[in-house]
Amino acid sequence: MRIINDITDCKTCIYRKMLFPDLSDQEYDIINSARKEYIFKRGEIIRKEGETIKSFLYLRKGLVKLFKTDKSGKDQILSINKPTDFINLLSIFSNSTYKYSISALEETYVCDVDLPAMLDVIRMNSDFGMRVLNRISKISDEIIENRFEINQKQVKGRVAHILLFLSDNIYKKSSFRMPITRREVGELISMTTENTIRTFSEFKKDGLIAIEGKVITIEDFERLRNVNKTG
Amino acid sequence: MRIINDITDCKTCIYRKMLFPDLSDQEYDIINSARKEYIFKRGEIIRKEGETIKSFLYLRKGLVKLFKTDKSGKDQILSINKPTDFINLLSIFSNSTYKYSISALEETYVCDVDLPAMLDVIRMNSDFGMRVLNRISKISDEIIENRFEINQKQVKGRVAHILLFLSDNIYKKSSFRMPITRREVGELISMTTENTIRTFSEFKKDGLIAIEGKVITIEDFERLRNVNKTG
DNA sequence: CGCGGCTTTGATGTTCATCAAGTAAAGTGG
DNA sequence: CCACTTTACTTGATGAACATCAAAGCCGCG
Repeated sequence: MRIINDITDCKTCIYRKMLFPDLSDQEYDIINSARKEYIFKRGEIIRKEGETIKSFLYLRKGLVKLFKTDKSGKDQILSINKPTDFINLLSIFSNSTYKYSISALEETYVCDVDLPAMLDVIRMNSDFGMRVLNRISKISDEIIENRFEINQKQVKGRVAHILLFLSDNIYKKSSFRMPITRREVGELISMTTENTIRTFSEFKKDGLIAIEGKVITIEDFERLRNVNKTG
Repeated sequence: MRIINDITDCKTCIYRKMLFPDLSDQEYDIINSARKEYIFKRGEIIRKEGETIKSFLYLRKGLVKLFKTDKSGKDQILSINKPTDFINLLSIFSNSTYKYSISALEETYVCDVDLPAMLDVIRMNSDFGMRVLNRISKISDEIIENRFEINQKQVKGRVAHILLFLSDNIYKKSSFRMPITRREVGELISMTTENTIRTFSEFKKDGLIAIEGKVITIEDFERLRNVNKTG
């Protein structure tokens, strides 16, 4: 992890309109002066379960996973998040410490705004507050919705689900480099590494996907979507 | 369901201090005049998945379940909520329609405040907004945390988990009338009705609990907590 | 180049869902 | 209030889905 200085001012940041379209100059200044930028390498831990929450994190570029570790040391992945997500919104308003860890799945750029400054702006600008409220709701909803769906499926449906998630939501391509290991896929959809691999192999054998090293190509979307629905 | 008129004014409501300790008279008036009270009988649906969200619901008395129904018609229970919970906070800021249904597990009193009035007050009073933000986070966190825990356990641990949840969090007694059927217990912890019952019977046989009709008495907390941990 | 983590496949066993079938309890309508 | 219907509860038998264990090849990296 290292500090960078990519953006000189929030006012001119390309991500501005995503969440900050309606802030006054004064409000921008508050955020901008309480802001640091970090870059994390693939595999680095951005925040660890139990740490004190001191700032508001905005994912500018890259990909991260949110995960929890149980007593026996096994991880469970809650979600995979992409740019413009507020990656720590979940814990931020209800807890003083992180309830899960965040790590980078690829080179990741993060904007880090001191929490008190952020809270000041939320208090000053209620529309902005409402927008944050909206975002936080969406993120939780997605996690809950996702777990609901995963829960009803069996292994094939689960693997199809995650492949389609990566293809449709993250990469918007039929061919992509897997950002997570097979073990992590298992941790995301609550199954063992072995069964995850077996299912990948089966999909390959059946012509649903092609596998070349880390690169997955979805070859038959229709059948894969069908497995997602019925499996 | 019927309309009642238990509370004449929010200002004098006993629940006031729970979430509304810091509203001005004007703000109280806005909420109070946009407010209705309802009473729901055991089994009645309070809100149905897909309905438009028009109001803010406050659970004054009773017990409810939040649940989703899948394509095949099977329900999955997300959570059981008790008084002072804002039972529709989850969807309210991120969606225009309910993403889950809410039904009464016992006679339930609900305060229903028109959404626009609520949003006005949130905009007027940022401390109040922060309090709502905090609550919404907590509710989501609890659901996510809960699913995380349930996910790692097998049947015995899951049943122990829900029994301890009811005893510790809802009734605060070792003996209580089950507010949900065995099938619903299964829907809450992702297992079949048959296995839920089998596990109850086993706990009874092993002296962990006593069962008299709907009434469950936890007889050996220590061992039950141990099953919750290790199972 | 060797070590550790990732990937892969096979064999085995356990857990749990499903099916079946019957009893008990709780609503419902005449 | 009683016959009837429906829903809840219960137990057993069976098999499928999946976890676990084992063993070996692969890959990236210091």
